[in-house]
Amino acid sequence: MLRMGKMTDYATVVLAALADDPARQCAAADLAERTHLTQPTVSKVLKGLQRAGMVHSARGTRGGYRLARRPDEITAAEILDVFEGPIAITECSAAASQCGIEKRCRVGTAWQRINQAIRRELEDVTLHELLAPEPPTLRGGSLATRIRIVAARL
Amino acid sequence: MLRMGKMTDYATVVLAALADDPARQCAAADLAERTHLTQPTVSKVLKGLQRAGMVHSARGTRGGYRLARRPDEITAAEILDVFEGPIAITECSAAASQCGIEKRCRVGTAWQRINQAIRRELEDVTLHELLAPEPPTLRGGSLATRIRIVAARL
DNA sequence: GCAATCAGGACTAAACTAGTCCTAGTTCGG
DNA sequence: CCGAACTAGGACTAGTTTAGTCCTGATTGC
Repeated sequence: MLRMGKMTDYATVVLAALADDPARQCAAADLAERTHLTQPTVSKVLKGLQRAGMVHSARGTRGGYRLARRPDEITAAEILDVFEGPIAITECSAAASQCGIEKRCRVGTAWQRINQAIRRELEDVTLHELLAPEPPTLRGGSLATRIRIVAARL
Repeated sequence: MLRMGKMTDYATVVLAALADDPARQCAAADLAERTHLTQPTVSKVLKGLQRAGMVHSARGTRGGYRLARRPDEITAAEILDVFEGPIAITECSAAASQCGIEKRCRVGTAWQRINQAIRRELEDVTLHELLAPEPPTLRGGSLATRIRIVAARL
């Protein structure tokens, strides 16, 4: 119902592969093999992540990529930002809109609120949690408390 | 960061116009004028909404559209479903994916969880609330309690 | 110097979206 | 029963976006 580009999807997969051993320097070709994605695609994703400062890169024979931060310091929101941009859920929710009718803008602010709520939630989910093998993190109360949409602001 | 098509945006605007007087039968041309959208576009939106059962239509001279339910019985999630379809945040989160690598699927389920959380939230916001003139509903505790992401399930 | 590797960007093909328009069917009023 | 006012459905087009590939240049290690 809400869409996310494939690039973002790939990004999480690649980051996941990097997170397996955060210290190790991984070449794009290596990551491509491990993720079952094509090499050019992986490279493209990594370039984007590098520009966004989410991975560090090294050139040369023994070069490659590694995470710039620990997996629990990278949020889902950040990953989305890299390839989706700061695009809001509706156009109108970005800047002050020029639309004439005031009803429209009433609706606009409502979407903005929803948008912010979603964003806050995404900011509270880390790469580390995304990788949780299965429901251990789910059953526990930790995530439950973390995923508390800041309802007060809403 | 997450995108929603314009059609969905239009849909909320049109529904908002209809919600102004739920009993009244409104012609597409009338709604077009009130929403400042073009008539063909409004028609297209209304046809979609009609097929989805969100509005009732009547043909003929005094025909037009009206809401099928009360504004507080229509959720944001429903509105999204009409034009965005049941498309999930990632492709993989729809059905059992055929992707080989298991890491990928671990990530996939994580997105699914986020997706469901978002969906639950949207299901708890009604058209009536979307139309709230301004923050009266926001300050009060009502929405705050309503917008409680079902953290337990997460 | 050579091989491995990243950086950046150009380019293409495909998919999707928005928007328009046309034709057919339905209802009301005279 | 005829004509006007509507909706229903779908075909069609133009524009935008996305995914994916490829090429050329820069950097590093051996």
